[in-house]
Amino acid sequence: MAPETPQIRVTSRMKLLATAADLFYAHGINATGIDTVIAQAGVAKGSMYHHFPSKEALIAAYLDEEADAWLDRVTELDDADAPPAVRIERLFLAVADQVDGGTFYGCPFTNAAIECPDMPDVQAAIARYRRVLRAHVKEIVGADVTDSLVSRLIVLYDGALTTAKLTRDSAQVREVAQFAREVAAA
Amino acid sequence: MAPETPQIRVTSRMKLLATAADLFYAHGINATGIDTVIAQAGVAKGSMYHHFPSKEALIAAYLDEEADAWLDRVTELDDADAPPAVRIERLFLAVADQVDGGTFYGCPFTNAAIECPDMPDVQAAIARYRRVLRAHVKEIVGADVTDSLVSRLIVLYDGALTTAKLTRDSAQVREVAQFAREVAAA
DNA sequence: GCGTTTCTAGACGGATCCGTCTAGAAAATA
DNA sequence: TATTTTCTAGACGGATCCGTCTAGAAACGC
Repeated sequence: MAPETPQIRVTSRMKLLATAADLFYAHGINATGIDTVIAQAGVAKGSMYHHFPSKEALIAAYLDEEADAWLDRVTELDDADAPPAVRIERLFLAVADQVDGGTFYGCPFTNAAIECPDMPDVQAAIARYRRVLRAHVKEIVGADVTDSLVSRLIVLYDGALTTAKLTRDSAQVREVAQFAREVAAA
Repeated sequence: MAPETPQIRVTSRMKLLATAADLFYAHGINATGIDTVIAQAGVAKGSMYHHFPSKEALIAAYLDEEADAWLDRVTELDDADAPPAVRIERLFLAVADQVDGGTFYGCPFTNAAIECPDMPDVQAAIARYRRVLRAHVKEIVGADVTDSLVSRLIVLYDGALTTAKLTRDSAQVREVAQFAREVAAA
């Protein structure tokens, strides 16, 4: 009946989401149990299942929030006045920076795609993110550019993420950024 | 004392590995329990733990076998007389074919890297495969070619696998194959 | 202060996980 | 055939998983 949820509930929900994000991303989704999430969040189990009907719902919400945070971050780092190739390069360099920061555990969305292949809500959240990612790249290179170039840049981005995950070597990621810059400039 | 293991043991071990490969790859490593593997393989649990001291050892052995099978397949598909760019393209097209065959569930090694981040033996098997992969690419483009090109092709390969996993659209994989061909030819 | 509503704390169930262990069958050797 | 060795069948333990449920505390309106 109230137009907005009471604040205490929002807090619980936010604590759950923030804790889930930390644990799911750093230790893996399947390796993180609901009991661990609620314990670290300091929230009752009943509340958890009040806000999220299942673990799958919590995962999907975590991914949606991760997608929002990602878009905010790359938008903040972006400089709309710079040439497209530079903007693309910067997108990749953000990954390298995260590797350097020691907080990179792979792309949350490809991780989830592999860890939760049988969760429709999770797959839907991944698909939503992929559309946002593609739209962002397309917006950088320009709406008049072929979809083929956008696809190639996304392939490079996925490859950069795999490189980052498997090597944790930011120098290699920066080489991919240079590669992407060349492709975007051509 | 015998120079070779009795055949019945080899059979059990092979059945375990073949079954593990099927289940781990199609349904995921964490989603597949040891009990399921031994039931489908028709092997006693004690035998399983005779051949493999732990699930981690079984996973690592599965990955090593997968790496051998992969190298055999791409070597068979390869034509050493063809130009490097064509050979590279064919490597990528093999992925597209597997997508078309409906038996592609992602790269077994990146899947394992995400599913088993805390298993040293598994990570070692992944690293072994990555070295073989890189050596194969380098052998195609020629030992005199820069490592930078090899790295770029591997990034493309990883990107193609992610595309294949998330879209299951072989047409997109074929576009990446074309992309890789151009990069290899330049 | 009182009654109503909402949330919390955590026990519990049923299932599954990995790995061990015992008991008995099968195979090998003589 | 008798003995020794090796493997199998599957029960079992302890831990963890997700989700439900009950009982009681806290917040709210009056």
